[in-house]
Amino acid sequence: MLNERSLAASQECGDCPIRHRAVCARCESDELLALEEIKYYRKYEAGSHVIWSGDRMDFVGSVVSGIATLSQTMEDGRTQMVGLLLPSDFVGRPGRTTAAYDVTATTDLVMCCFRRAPFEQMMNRTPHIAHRLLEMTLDELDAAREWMLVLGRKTAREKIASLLSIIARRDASLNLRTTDGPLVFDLPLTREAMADYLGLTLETVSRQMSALRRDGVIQLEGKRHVTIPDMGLLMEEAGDDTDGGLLV
Amino acid sequence: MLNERSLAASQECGDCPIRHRAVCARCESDELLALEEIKYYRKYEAGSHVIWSGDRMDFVGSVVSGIATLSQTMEDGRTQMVGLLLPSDFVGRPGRTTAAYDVTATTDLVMCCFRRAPFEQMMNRTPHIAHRLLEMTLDELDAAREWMLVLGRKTAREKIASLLSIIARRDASLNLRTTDGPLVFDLPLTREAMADYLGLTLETVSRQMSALRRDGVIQLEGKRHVTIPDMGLLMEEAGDDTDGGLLV
DNA sequence: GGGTGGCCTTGACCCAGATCAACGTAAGGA
DNA sequence: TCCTTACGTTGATCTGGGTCAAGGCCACCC
Repeated sequence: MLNERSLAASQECGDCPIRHRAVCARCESDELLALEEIKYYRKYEAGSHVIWSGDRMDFVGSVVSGIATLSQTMEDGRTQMVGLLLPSDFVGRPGRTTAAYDVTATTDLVMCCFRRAPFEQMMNRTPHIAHRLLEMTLDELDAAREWMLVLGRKTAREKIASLLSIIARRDASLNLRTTDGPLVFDLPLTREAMADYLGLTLETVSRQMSALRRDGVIQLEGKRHVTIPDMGLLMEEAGDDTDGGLLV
Repeated sequence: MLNERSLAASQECGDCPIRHRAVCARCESDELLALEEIKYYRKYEAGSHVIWSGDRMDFVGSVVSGIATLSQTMEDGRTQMVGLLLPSDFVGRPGRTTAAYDVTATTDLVMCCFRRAPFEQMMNRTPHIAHRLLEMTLDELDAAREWMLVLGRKTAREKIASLLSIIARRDASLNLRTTDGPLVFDLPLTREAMADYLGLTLETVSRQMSALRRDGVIQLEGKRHVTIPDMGLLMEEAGDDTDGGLLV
């Protein structure tokens, strides 16, 4: 968890950990100064809700550290996660006053927020921001479409393998590791959250995790600590091309 | 089908049928003139492929008339449609040289194409284009996420009802009809294409269409001509909030 | 210590939708 | 005219994953 000191220390854009990947990645130093005028940090505890679908939303922002989920719920309670927000990901939509999804912190979370109106004005004046936001949105659209294939056509086992490989790759890219050799990471999601992401029940998630462990595709220490001995094997289980490089 | 004459007639952006909704919607007349310099029309026959995933793609463009699908295929042949392209929708991604999806014309199709490099340069000079593209991409991202809920959590019957309601609403908005009173339209998709969109088999699609007809939710003349006597009822079958207005 | 609650696993059973198969209907085309 | 081919419907049967239920593990608190 970030303490007050490290929170204060990251107030300067210059040494912000997501400086090179977030919506501000292309900004010049004068543009960063302008952004610093309208930005503020905000912390959320693990399990708390950042915003509810339908609520008025008068800020947008970037995830600085921690993980959040984006999800939709039907009246009868069925829920589907539609996005996983990792550090540098953007939350909110310029021009929209109402949240379209539930945003929940699954770990302790720090967000770099901008009040919506000033941010929109700044976006109109600053092509570097608008351009980077377009690029990030196109990437998210690709990710959403890749996920549609997972949801629509993959088996439970393939779904689990797909999720694990995505988390493993994102983790590796965030920590600048390569994908050859064993990968080790902690699952940031409960079995229930995994089920919500995959369109499964938590029981099926649990069963398939056990099956992948039994078959040597993954190793588990406790419930969350995962080792992938052979990334190629995992990708095969996911039904993906094995040629996959380091997708960022 | 467009004949040569109507194709020629739509060469002028001024009276283009998608003028107010496409990527050029915000352009001033001088910007349109610049676009006309680099644009060209292209026709595809129903059933033909506009581009294959992985192919080099040196144009981007807008659907002028007709309908195309965006889909992904796994090695073993399972396919999932990830987008439905209607008139005014944009195809291709600036900055990307290789197609990420298969694009197929399901009806006769006319596209307004731009060579990629000049379009990208123009986008960098013309905030009106970049801004409109961002807006359209954000809309597509919302649509993709709404579809993730359909794929992950809805029953076969709800999936069919969801697809019908989306097509009915888009058709109504394109032809400027209201959603009260019965809606009538022609399905632009085969049962197999519907199955690919919904993550079902074509047999299940056929059975559920028959069931919805039996239960009076829809009326069918032939296999493609659909009448929705009560849009509210259809939305209820889709599992959506019934408050739904005219979503564009 | 023992209780409590969150998270996870495993088993038994069931059902929605997949699979396999047969048949219908309509539009070409020779 | 009949043959072929694409598209759609319907029936019979099978099965992957859902549902219901019991119990384990562990952290935390009284």
